[in-house]
Amino acid sequence: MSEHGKSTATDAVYDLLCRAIIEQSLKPGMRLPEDTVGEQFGVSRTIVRHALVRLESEGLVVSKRNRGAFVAEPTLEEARQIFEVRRCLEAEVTRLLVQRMPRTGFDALEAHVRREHGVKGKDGPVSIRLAGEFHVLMAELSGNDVLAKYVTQVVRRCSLIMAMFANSHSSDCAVDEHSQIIAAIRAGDTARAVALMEHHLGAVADRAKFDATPDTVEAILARYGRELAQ
Amino acid sequence: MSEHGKSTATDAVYDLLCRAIIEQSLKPGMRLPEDTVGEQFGVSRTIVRHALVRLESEGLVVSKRNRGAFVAEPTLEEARQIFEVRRCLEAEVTRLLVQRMPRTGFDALEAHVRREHGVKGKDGPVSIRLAGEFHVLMAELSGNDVLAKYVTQVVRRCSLIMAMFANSHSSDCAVDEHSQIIAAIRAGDTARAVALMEHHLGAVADRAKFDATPDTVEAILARYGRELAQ
DNA sequence: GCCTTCAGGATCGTATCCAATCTGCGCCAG
DNA sequence: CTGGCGCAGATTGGATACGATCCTGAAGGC
Repeated sequence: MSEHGKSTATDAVYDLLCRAIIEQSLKPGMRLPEDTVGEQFGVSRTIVRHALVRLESEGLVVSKRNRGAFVAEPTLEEARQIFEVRRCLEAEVTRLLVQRMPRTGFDALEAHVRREHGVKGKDGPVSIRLAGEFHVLMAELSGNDVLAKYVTQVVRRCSLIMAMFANSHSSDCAVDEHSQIIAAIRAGDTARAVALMEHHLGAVADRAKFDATPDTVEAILARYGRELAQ
Repeated sequence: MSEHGKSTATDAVYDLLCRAIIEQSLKPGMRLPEDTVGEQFGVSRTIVRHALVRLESEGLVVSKRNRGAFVAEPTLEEARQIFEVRRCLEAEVTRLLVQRMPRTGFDALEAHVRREHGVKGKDGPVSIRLAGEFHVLMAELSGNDVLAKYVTQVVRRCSLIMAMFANSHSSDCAVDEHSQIIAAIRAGDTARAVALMEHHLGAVADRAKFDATPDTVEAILARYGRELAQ
């Protein structure tokens, strides 16, 4: 690698793997051999290793000792926990935005909603990514970088969870709910804004869990079968 | 190296660096050259680098390109943000504990408070560590591992912040406030428990900021002077 | 005298190399 | 025919080697 000093190669590999996982190109449980990834991106295993360490620390991949790295397969319990944290964090974001939304904040949010509308009918990956980015954008507008970083991580893991459990991504984040949340924030109605956000996230979580209820034998075997297929 | 297969060497280095930073053996702004750390622990740069990546992703160190890694020096703004997130997360922990405190939870918490009392008058490092561990213990009792992990990270960064700004660590976490929080949780009084927790954290944060107000020239120079001394 | 510039050293970023470990398959005993 | 054992291949874990980049500091020109 090493063509332009823009950024380190590790970051590039990290970003690509991140996107690939979120967009479901890399499915949960899939193996990530270091040299395969490395030669695919034209970098050495060292780079891939570092990227995988970062991804693991964020919970997107798990690595078993001397076995290698795999795309994380959150259990339902983990999913529940992650959604619990997400609801907590995003409620805080909402509260903060009612207090102190930056000048151009509403414009940015509404522009994003329009983009979401634009790809509403289209395929899942872009839609799911945009839906996540809306929440990340909100977090960034809160002015709290730490909070935004955590929201980013949690949203990513939620995308992974949706990839595992939900089957109808097209309706993941109802864009209308996004608009309603914006409206409540603009109106300065904290209680309503937070309630809308929690309902919004609750709806997403319930949808995921609902689709997962088939925890019957065939569902489990199907998942293991998918892992078998590498 | 490589004598006991207990765990990976990376974890060991990570833990040691983590503790060293929290206990202020490694002071904010201090350089962490990979070679130095490596030969100090008897491991190669590879290991150190992985540990540093993890530490950086948790905000305990920052690394500048081709410059190396440094113990993080949170600004007051960052400190404010971190405390904001911490208040949010720990309020959620408190709420969860009122709902579902595990069987032996109160015993564990009270045992910890007793240990805190035991070292109350003693030196800072142990006291500050125990104070942090109390909050981590609460988070772990919440049964939400993701939440507990984030609380752990935030508490660590707060310890670092206290190390920078506060000068009287002995009274960081008033042990009595810990007891009061436990009592409120036991009584099932969510509102009071959350209020106590937020007040508790607010007090800690204010104390830190109050001590930091001398952002005059000499304070800044003192900090740089400390960095100069490596 | 001050600023610019360039050489030196130090440190990081990346690649390559060796050792340890796990997996998979075949072989043999029961 | 079944189940355990052992060897070979593959893959990771860790260490070392080399090139790139950046800071330091001193020498030279304005």
